[in-house]
Amino acid sequence: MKITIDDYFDLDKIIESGQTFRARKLDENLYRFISLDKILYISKIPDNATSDMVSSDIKDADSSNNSCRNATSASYEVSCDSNEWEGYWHNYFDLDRSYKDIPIYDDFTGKCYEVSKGIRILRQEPFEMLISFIISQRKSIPAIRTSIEEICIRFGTCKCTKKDEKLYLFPTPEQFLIDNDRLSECKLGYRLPYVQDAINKVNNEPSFLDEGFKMSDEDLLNHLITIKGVGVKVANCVALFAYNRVGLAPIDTWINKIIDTHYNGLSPFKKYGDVAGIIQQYMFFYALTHKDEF
DNA sequence: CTCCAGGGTTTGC
DNA sequence: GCAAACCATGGA
Repeated sequence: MKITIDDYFDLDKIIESGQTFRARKLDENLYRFISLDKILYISKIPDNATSDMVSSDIKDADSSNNSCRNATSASYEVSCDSNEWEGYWHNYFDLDRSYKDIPIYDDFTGKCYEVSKGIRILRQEPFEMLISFIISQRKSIPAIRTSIEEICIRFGTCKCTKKDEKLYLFPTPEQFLIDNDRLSECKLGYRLPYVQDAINKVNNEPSFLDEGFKMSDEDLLNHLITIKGVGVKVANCVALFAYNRVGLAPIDTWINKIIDTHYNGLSPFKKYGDVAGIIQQYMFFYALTHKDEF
């Protein structure tokens, strides 16, 4: 099925932005996302094959110097049907929010925006985000991916598709209880008891994560921090990437470096108001792709 | 071999 | 209360 997205949307940046660890670029212009029991294959349809209006758009682009109206509109081929796209993935990619209109408050933010625009704040599954960001502490992004993959292989449901021989879903809380000892094979290091505590908490209190959707930002953070191994930073990541609390900005090592080098050691995120989390993600991606500057 | 990683908890003053 | 030490191990 073909869909059209009329906002900044960049699959490469989304996958490399450090908020999702299981999405993959399978081939040039073929991307795979997994969430709950859903698997999405998506690829961009080249601009010169989109519609009848293309020729006039090209004329506009040629004559008007980089300010063509449809610059952000693009079409994509997706593997799901219309119901699943509208009912699930549209919201997953946060497509009701206009990222074209994010206010830019200072020069460095503008610089990050230019590099990072196209990133979306995905609405991912809370349990997967909780476990993933507990694992993330003091680990590199490739190492996080490895641990999560080890977990999925051991505990998750196997889905066989045509494109992939075997693909494992992220396990449900109950699935972790089957053959629970194998959690120690997942390269978690000292985080093993933390992950175990989170699994136990969600199993003993099945509504624990759902309750978060009804809470204020502050209550949600305090709720998540009751889990051992979840501190302020991990709680902020879960709140941002699972509960879409875009006013919250997780402060990690890279953001701290930015605060030191560009903001005199004073966090600028309060002035970014209800889009602080999006700005934060733009800054994080900027830092990842410009490590030599820090 | 060495160094560091999208931090958090525990310990020592 | 607050800074410092400690944590386990994959990647590069």
